[in-house]
Amino acid sequence: MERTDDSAPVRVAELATWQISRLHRHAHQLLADRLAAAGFRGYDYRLLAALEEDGPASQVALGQRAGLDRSDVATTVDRLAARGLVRRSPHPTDGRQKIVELTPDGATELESLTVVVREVQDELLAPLAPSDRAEFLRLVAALLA
Amino acid sequence: MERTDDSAPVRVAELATWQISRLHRHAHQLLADRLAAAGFRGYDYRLLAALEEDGPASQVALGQRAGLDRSDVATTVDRLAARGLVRRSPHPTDGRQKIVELTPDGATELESLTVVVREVQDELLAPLAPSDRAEFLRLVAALLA
DNA sequence: ACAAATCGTTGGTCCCACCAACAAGTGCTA
DNA sequence: TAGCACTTGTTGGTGGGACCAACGATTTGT
Repeated sequence: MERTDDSAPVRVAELATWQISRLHRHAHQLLADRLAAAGFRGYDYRLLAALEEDGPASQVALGQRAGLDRSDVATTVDRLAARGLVRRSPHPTDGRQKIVELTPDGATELESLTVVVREVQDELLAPLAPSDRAEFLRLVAALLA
Repeated sequence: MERTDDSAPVRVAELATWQISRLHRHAHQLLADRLAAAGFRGYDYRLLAALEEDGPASQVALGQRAGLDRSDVATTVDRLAARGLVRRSPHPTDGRQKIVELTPDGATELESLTVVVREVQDELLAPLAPSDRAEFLRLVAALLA
């Protein structure tokens, strides 16, 4: 299962940006592979999770919560609706908005995806002792502050 | 300078994969913006650095060192050659290979880019105390092991 | 009543990371 | 030595994630 080389010039290999990039590719591949096996991509999970968390919402609001551009919300909702995991209905008073909500099937699918996603976290963090995991997440959070 | 929302459902926000993804976007943006200001993208720096480090090489070998697909090497060398930062010459005995080498201009540009890239590292890691920086890089390396 | 803002949609862009196919050239081997 | 297998560079394509611009329809503010 040899993936990409991950080799780099010393000048590059030393860089924090490079190491972070490698880590991201690693993590992303773990996650994306598992999601893809279920026929999903990253946007799908984020959108489903946002829906479950805050309930029905307009697409703009949904994008806000899920961190997606509204154009990406549109196409993502399209795909999820085609699979019956989400339903789009007109807003009762505002003709511009369309309210998106999770269907029972969608909720079920989200739960099973969540299991998969949790497994990926464990797999990813497996090399670290529990205390190191917490430390790692603390440092990442600090870098993002 | 408010960039993307970076908001996410709790289910997603908790995930190590998500935090890593955010960190990557943050780091990538810092770096890509500075490189773009000089008219470069990530591939360019990696390729120039690989060239400087190991000297002239065929494009396949170059791709190996820089971690680029050979098709991406081809187009990247095209761009760099058009700017006179790199030179492509035929291999003396093997008619298939083209040997790529850094021009003096390319070496100069690489040095100035390296300064920029170093600054980005400092900016990125600024929120961390020196000991935390080392710890962070150690943990990242452990995750990639 | 009209201008301004909002919503969803379509159709782009960009970068990074890949893959497939092809012509030209080389090397092996039968 | 003739042929086949392989390598090299190139072209062109795919895909995901993250964006942006513009448009019609609708609503809101004045």
